[in-house]
Amino acid sequence: MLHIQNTLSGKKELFTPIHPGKVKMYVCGMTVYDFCHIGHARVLVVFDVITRYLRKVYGPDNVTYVRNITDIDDKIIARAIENGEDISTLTNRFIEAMHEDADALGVKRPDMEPRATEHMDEILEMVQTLIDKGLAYQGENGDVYYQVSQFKTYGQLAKKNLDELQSGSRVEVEQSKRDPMDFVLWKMAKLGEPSWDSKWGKGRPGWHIECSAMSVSSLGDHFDIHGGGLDLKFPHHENEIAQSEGCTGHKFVNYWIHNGFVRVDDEKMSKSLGNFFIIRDVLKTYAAEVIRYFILNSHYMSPLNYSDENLDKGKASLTTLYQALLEFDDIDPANTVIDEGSEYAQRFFQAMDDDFNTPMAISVLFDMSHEVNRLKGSDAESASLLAMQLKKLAELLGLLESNAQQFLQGSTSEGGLSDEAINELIEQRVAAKQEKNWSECDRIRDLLDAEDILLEDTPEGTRWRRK
RNA sequence: GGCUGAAUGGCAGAAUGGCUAUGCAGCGGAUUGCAAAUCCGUGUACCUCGGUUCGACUCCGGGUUCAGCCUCCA
Repeated sequence: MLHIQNTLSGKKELFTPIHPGKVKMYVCGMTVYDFCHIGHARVLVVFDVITRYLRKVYGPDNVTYVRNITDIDDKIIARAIENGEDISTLTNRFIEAMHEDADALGVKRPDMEPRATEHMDEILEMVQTLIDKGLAYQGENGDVYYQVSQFKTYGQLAKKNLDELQSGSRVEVEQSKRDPMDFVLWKMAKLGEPSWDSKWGKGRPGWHIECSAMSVSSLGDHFDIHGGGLDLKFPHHENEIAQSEGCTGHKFVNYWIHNGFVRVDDEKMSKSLGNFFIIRDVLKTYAAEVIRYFILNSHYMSPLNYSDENLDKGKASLTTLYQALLEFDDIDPANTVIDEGSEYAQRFFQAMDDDFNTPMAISVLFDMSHEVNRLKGSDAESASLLAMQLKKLAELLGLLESNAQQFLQGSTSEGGLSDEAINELIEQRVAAKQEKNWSECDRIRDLLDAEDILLEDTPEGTRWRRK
């Protein structure tokens, strides 16, 4: 029985879909004006795993996963001007980059990927409804604002009341607002800015309304799960609730899931602090799967400290797992089904059922790998079967999907030895070995070691891998 | 200032009112021409002070420290 830590209630709750057997989930995606960093990678990977598991539990076709793209906002406009480039050229470029990064990380595409600019009608309709209901007003500057004080449960998600929020407010108060906490629904366009026609004047949507419009239009006005990074909890998600529930008059989302931050030196990784690492840069040094392992080796809510040391450890851990799979590369796990009754599968599911406890699920994978290694010597058939089970369970986390040999051998780095050169040296060493010329053997090993190539002599011959 | 959430062994990171997390690194052994890999074994924890309890790292309260939110951010 799946339990989810619900940010709305602050409690771990039994997950029950609104429509039995069907799950609808919306996750706030990227604002596309720059490359994705490791913080974005965490959202992508975490919700990819959540989706994989939901599909496992409810069936692949019974889960609808929507992840939006914000392709119009102040930062995008500013960046386009800065680059002297068209807005859509800019956003399309970074949408493509985001897809490349996500693909590299083994993140499956969501079922729907709505864009803000393609949902203007729904956005305008929502703004109008909010005005009609007395929840929104047009200020003197023309902008349309949501009147927060009119929504009595405002602050329910962030667990704050309006008084607390106002007393701590550091925001420069816009004169046209009736209350400092009111937020923009529709923003008047300045000269030269992209705009859409509306009865309030040419303008563009505020940041929060688009997500209300996109989620409601793709999943309906009441759905199961809404997710995103912790930094979106307030004000973004709080405002989404105010907008959506303000429009419909009923509950918007049952379960809110927020993933924790990635930190650098115990500080939040963020664009504003400038301490962020771009996914594609990290991929130059570490395999994508190492990043994925690093992310999943801690619970999605915990803070995650980014460092080379931690990525190195992830690489070492994955190496251990792949060593166990090394002899089974030629077996296709696609023909295998998870043995649901096995103790390992039970423990794995139990971990995942408990609010997607991926670190614990991973610990089961290690137990399995040890068992595989033990069986290798005594019962090759059982070893092979268990290895396939290991791959099948790991697949739910998007791990161990690579070819073991390829993972361990990695790829030739610039100026490094080619696979052919390595194999040639190994052959020379094998010849020396037959003559029991140990000093020559060691010379070749040391030579390769200097190139970060590690040799392993096994009864079946010499294997190698890159450090 | 208000609010939220953390504090676990050398490092990373889980669970749990009494019993081994797991991984990386370390140490001992098996194995090996030497290694590596693997297997077996092993040490080091639960921020602090009180309370509840037969028993608390685990529950409750105070304190300390850290992070985050209250402003754009996944």
